Amino acid sequence: MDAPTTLAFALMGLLHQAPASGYDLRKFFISSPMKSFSDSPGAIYPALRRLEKREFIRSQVQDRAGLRRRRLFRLTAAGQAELKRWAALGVTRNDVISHMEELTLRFAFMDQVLGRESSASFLRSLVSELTAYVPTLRAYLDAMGEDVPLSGKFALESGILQYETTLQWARKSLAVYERKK
Amino acid sequence: MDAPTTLAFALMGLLHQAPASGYDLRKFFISSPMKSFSDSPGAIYPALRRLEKREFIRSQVQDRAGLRRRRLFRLTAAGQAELKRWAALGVTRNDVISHMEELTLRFAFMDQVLGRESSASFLRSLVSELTAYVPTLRAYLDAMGEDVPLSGKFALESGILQYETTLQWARKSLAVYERKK
DNA sequence: AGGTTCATGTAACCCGTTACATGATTTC
DNA sequence: GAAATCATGTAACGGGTTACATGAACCT
Repeated sequence: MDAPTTLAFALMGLLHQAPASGYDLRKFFISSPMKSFSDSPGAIYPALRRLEKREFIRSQVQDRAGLRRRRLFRLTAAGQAELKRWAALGVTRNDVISHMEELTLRFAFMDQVLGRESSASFLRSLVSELTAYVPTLRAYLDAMGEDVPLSGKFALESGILQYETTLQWARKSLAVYERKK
Repeated sequence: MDAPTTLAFALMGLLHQAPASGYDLRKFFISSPMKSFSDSPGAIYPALRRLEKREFIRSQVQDRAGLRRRRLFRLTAAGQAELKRWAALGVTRNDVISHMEELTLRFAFMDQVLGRESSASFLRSLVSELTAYVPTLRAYLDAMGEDVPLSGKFALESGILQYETTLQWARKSLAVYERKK
């Protein structure tokens, strides 16, 4: 049985905060900066059903007087455990290269799911991974020959700048966590 | 007939620069910062065959004396046209929200595929789209209540900072293009 | 009566991931 | 002769995208 998808974890993370219907969840995605995780019913409803089949969430139909009936989902204990397992995963090089969005999502829920100490240590891992990775990108950029077109170099530079921004952000945020302790 | 995938355009963009085998392309992905577009043969070889079926690329088997035989791919005229069509697409809000990586890829090839003036006008579009979008994110962050956990706010802030970095990068790069004119 | 929002789905299609498979050639 | 690299594939699986479909309730 392989792990749920990023979208599924996004759903579980939201259900961890409060029970909700598929429609609620979709509305939240659309109206929030989490739109990038899909706003389409063809993704959300099947994902919810899969999660229910695996008993990470449970649902009950609500017949509210005068209102439309809707199916309300809530996270189960098993779902919470799965969410914790996911949130506690380490920060790998591969995550940084190919799954930065998922890392950010994990972090977004971390305070609630695992507590602030975990968030701080997540940031420490991220800082150390980025500190190691960014120079290799810089080296690659510096090694690019004259034949590489300007837009190619600029494109790489934009990626590097984004990583450097993330690194600075992580250090600053970490400092906030450490001050609060 | 729908458009090729991002990976397919990455392959076409590389083939635009020089003919190459599947193995070459894969090696390049692995050894360059473009690793995020997939490094797996199970994605690359089928993608190449699909492109060939649509006649965007053409291949011939090379029997090199003493060396292993390999299949060399090159871009066709139709492929170049398709690459140009893709590169010339506008910058939409949705691109900025959900397909930033593809935008960067388009830009990376743009100097060669469409010329520097196109790169400059791409950057202008990007600047205008980001200038409009970033404040809505800021507003969302500012409107977040006390109940939202710290890591949630920080996560959003990291996204905003990345967009702001990209905006500054775009402005600076645009200035370089305009100085060169 | 008609349009909009609420609310939940289904089905076809495509493609990326993962894992496996094969054989030739170079290297030690 | 064994291991690593070159080089190209195939097959199962899962899930996201797009588009379509349905019906209730609310608003005007």
